Amino acid sequence: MVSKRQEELLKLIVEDYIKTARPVGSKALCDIMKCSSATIRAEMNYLEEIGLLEKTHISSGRVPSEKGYRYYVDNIMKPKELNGEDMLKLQTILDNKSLVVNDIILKSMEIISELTHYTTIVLGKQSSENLVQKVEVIPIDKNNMVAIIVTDKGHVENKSIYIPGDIDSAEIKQTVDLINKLIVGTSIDTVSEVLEYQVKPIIGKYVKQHEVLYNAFYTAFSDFAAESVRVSGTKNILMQPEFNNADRIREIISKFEDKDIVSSIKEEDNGINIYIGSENNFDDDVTIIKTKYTINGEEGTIALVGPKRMEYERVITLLDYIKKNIDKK
Amino acid sequence: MVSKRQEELLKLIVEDYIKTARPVGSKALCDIMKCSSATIRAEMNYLEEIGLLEKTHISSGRVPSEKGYRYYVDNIMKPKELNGEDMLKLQTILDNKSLVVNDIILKSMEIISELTHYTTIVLGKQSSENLVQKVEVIPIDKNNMVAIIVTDKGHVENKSIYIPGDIDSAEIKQTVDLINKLIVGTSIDTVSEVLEYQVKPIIGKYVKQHEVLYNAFYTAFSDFAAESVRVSGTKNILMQPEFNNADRIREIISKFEDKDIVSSIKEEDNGINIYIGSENNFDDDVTIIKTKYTINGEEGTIALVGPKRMEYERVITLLDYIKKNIDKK
DNA sequence: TTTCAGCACTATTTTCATTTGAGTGCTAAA
DNA sequence: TTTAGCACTCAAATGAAAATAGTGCTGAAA
Repeated sequence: MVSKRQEELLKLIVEDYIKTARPVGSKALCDIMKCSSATIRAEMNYLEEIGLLEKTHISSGRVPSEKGYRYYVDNIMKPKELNGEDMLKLQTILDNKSLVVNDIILKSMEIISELTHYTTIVLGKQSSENLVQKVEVIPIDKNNMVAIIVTDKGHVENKSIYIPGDIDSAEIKQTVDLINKLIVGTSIDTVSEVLEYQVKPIIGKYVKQHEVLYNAFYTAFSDFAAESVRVSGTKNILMQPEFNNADRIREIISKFEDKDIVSSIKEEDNGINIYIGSENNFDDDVTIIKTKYTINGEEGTIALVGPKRMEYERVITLLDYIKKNIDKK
Repeated sequence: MVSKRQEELLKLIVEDYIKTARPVGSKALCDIMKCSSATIRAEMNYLEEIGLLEKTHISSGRVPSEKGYRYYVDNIMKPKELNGEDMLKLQTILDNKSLVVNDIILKSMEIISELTHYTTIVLGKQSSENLVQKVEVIPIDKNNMVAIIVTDKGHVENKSIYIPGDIDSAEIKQTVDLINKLIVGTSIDTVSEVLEYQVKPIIGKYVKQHEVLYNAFYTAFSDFAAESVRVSGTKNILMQPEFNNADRIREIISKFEDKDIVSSIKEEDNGINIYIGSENNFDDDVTIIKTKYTINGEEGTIALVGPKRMEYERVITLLDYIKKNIDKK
């Protein structure tokens, strides 16, 4: 069991360490705890025994362990009000009418990255909820055209098509009409099947250039499913003292530049979730706080990557604020 | 004046330093130069006097100075053939039919970044050569629609428009028709004027929602002019031994993350240009090799950022190869 | 005149020992 | 249960010494 006083002590140590990044010694807390350093040491000893604190070496001050942070996050920390300054900066982005939703998310996360000095990640993906609304082809010259696909949620994808030899515009029109007839109303991720089993056989018979046309539409539709990965403020997390050595920085940068690694931090859970150190699969020295968003048939994850001694209270408040604002839209 | 032998010596020193990143001592070159270290030292001394070599401290080996690299690049280095392996890797990207030109450039540069361990940058911009080919609006629901703009070069830009209150589809059609009539054939960078002085006055009179509509199109057109900035393989340049300290790495990363700084490495000259150390405005410790490309009415810059002891011969060959292949398309 | 062996010299890097400082654990008394 | 006091420990800073890798210069040989 953890007594009230021990909890208070843990809170002080965690918060002090978050601020200073230096192991916390017993003397430093005498004033606040209103007792001698020896007493504090005894309590620290206990907290270490049950795994909430650690020493960096035998005679050093204490540092929260992963379990310690976890305890802090689960039992001690209280949600805070968003501070006025942070709110103001975010609100100017969130209110900006001329930005697409997607850009609003991106910009907000950039701001958060600056405010907190952590790195932010936005993973976006067109969800299967998108239904094809309209397919269109616009001729450019005698060998080129642009295919445009619009979904019912207002997402647009386009693809240039190069047709060797002359384009037979009647055939193109025929194909597009067919696609419109068969595919409009289909969800984005079933399109490829419809395209292959219904469209392909028909145009295979009647359309000379069916090979090229089919491929163009096929890739245009698959681009819709593509995931977007945006990392911003990599430099910020590197300013943290825990990353004070060249090799460690290189490692972290490499991870941020690896699309597969970054994509894998996708969140499934709907709340705001915290993964401390080894709890995340990214890096044992960081904490990742993430949450899912769904808007306009597009779903994704926003995440903050910082040192384990993250300003948990503030960050959660910030992320929560953004999430609520996105969900409102 | 620089004698034949001195030039040979400079070449050896530059190339050795490029490979090892260690100051080159006189002994190391005896075998190749077929003379004693004392003789080499005398020559080195001369090369230092005329500013082509430097010492890192009084008793160290020699390192090429900026002027030394410049001399090497201008007078000594010979263009090389592309090596088979490099060519193969690039060719598979360049031949890939399913990629848009833009992606081909991006992918090629990613490959080059990996091959060379330098960082690559692609700056793209829609050029004013693009003429508006077609403007279209696709309705989504009663408050939303998507505006799509296509240029004669096949570039597409789209923008969601939210109209508070009910959309009067007749009015929208009227507006779009007007825009099509007045703007098709105009170049991208004169569009905003036409929009303001010709379109705005007319729709201001007849269209209820003219404010929102005008703004939507206005931003859609200005998005066309937006520059794209892509940096890839930041981690690669950080592996170079010259960036072996945390603060230096942070500085470099910060520069790569700063859009304004990166944009400013835009190239005007049509050839392949080399900016060594203080010759570039990016960072005194790096060399930037860049070249302009123009394709399909889109122009941009591709650039390689590496340490001053760059593998000049190889890099120039690689960049030249890419440039020729892009220009062919 | 050019080359070069030999030597004195020098700055960096590495190693090792010493000191300093911050903090701990334990104990015995309040 | 608390705490003053003390012995102890490790990391970090400081400093001295040795090892290393080079240089510049000189005077003799080619």
